[in-house]
Amino acid sequence: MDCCPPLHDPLDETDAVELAGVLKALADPARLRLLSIIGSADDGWACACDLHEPLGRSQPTVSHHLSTLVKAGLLEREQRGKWAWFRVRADRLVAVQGALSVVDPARA
Amino acid sequence: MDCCPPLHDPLDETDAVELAGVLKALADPARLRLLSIIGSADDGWACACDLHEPLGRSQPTVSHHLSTLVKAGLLEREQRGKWAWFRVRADRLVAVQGALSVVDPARA
DNA sequence: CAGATGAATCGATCTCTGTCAATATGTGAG
DNA sequence: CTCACATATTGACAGAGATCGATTCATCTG
Repeated sequence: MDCCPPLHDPLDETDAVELAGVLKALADPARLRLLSIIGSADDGWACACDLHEPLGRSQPTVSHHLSTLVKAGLLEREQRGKWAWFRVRADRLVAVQGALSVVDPARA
Repeated sequence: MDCCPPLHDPLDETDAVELAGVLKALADPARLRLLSIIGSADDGWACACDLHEPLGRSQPTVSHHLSTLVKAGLLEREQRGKWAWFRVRADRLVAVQGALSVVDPARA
């Protein structure tokens, strides 16, 4: 009861849900590898047709993960003819990094 | 088929699973708020007894989340008498931030 | 227009996870 | 030793999500 001083709560439930949403999109091995592969493409853009094979997942599964990443704002999608191309939204990843710093206020 | 140049894959499945594990621990509103509350304590340590109420979750639920965070290496636990105290592992959060930079190689 | 091909959607299944009520475990006080 | 209290564990349940096969949609080519 009186074991410790009161704490303040700088991250409210709404902000927490929003941040958790982006982190959920990141918290999957297939999606991390997609970001990794796309992010290491020469000009930053990667074609969906080159993503199924290195991931070892089916085409619908990869499509689903790509859609999840786009919805989370972590990927940008562009249609070129009959191929879909994707690019990593670096600014969004930086924002996530910053949000984690908020959780941890320079208390290294 | 020949629509685009081959890509290399710098993040293998094993590393991806490991990173995803830590991110999964972060990707929950209740746990983010726990980190936030604990991280903003004056001396960095917070007592479990002060965490149930501001979270609006039951005691077992909070205990479960704390255990998840400890298991992921994001929290440190210390027993003081009959109270459990927790501290944020800032180094681990910094490591996560760094891992996200790997995924996104300074392509801002 | 017809055929071929890349990608998204649908439907089904299986697993994982967040939550709580009830109970168990552990720790200090008397 | 016994009681009270703080925390952890268990069991149950609902909802979310990862995956794939089959299908549908879109776009290019001839």
